[in-house]
Amino acid sequence: MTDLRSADLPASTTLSSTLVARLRTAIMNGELVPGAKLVLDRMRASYGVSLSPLREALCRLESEGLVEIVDQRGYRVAPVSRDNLAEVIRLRAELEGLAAREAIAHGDAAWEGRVLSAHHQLTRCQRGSRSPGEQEAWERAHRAFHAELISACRMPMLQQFCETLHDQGDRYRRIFLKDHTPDPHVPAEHAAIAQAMIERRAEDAVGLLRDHIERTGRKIMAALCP
Amino acid sequence: MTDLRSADLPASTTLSSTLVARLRTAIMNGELVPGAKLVLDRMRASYGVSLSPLREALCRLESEGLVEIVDQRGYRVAPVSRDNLAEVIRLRAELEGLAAREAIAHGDAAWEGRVLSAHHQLTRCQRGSRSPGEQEAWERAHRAFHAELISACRMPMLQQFCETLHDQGDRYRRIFLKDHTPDPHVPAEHAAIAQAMIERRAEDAVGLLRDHIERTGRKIMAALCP
DNA sequence: TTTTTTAAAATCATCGATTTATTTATTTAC
DNA sequence: GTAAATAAATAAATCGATGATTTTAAAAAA
Repeated sequence: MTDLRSADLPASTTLSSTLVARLRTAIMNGELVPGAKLVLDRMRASYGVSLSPLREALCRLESEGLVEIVDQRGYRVAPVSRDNLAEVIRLRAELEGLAAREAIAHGDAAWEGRVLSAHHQLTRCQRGSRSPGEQEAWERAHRAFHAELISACRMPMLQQFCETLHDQGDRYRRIFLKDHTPDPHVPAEHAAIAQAMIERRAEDAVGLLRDHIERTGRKIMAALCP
Repeated sequence: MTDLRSADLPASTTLSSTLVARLRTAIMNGELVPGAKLVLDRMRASYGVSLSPLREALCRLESEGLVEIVDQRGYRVAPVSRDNLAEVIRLRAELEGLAAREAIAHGDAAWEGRVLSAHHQLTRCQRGSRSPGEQEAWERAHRAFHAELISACRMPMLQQFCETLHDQGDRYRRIFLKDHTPDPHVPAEHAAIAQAMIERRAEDAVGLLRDHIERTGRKIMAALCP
């Protein structure tokens, strides 16, 4: 899956890939609201592209669970629901836990360094959304941090699953916690997780990670439900 | 994700979806060999379709992990490797185990009935590939059986993950165990798993399922490696 | 011989137009 | 008044052609 977020080479960028990035951002931020119908002709006009790259982009976003496609009946932004959020949280806790355990088992000193670095960069970002730019920088650093934690697990498919689940959860957070003040516990949780990972305290790390995922998940759930 | 394998309504079938089914079968059977380049123009000719549905089909197959896409550089059948097989087996064991546990917790009598029925139908299929048709019938029943075991887990994304992983593993089996005699232990394992699931013996069921997945996985690994 | 440059061929990406299917609106029968 | 049938409008699916990029093959330079 091509991913413009990972800061790899700008590379030869295809129109579809650019679109994937733009649409993903729009969906994750709730600008394209959950459940909204995505009429191809209208999008073609508003994004100034033809149908082919648009279809391709939407197809890729379907595999990330951000878009739903029904044959001959079109596209819509993936809807949100209590059940879906619950599953995302549950699966994230399980799969990131598994991945973290493997990363601790296989990670080397370079990995420790990357975790440390990613955590440091995260602490340098301001969470309280001053400017949208700063908020976006925090989101990027946050994503990178969580990805780095499991980057040494040697299970690329599992990493992919985790990334997908993380994105899904993030969408809920961005939509339903949009104007909440930043959770004050989060920075300490991140620090504790990073610390435990680097010190190879597997049980601690997995426990802390699970708690972090489940606690933040419950906050979103509380905002979503009633 | 549209799926022609589930025997739902023939429905209004789009060309892309038909192609997905055809290509998936071809890839899973090894007719399209792992790593092979999929040149659009050539495929367009041999399948008698235009580029649009072809691209779309390949895009969908990428999300199933059966095709690899690189921007501006084309499509290829997903390669196989020892590491990938190991990850597929490991993840299948973990995720199907989790799903089975949930299914046992949530399943009702109707689910028990479906499991029983799926298992019965599986026993009615001949494994020793007499005709390709009979072999294909067994494959279908086998897939349906494993899907039914976890159908009550109330976690659609997890079910999707499991289906993808099952397909991936099946491809290895079909390719590398093509001319092996059917594994004689498998029918008893299936029976034991179904029995334990229905009787709600969670630990037994998950253990048996894991063993089944890992044991058959090792057989494939042995054929793949040296 | 090996490497670099250049040119040609192959192949992918994108477009605009056409065909097909679905949805909505309208009519007709009961 | 409701329900089935039909017609019009909307939107998706597909096609064939055109424009970019990459790969290859060949030629030139080191």
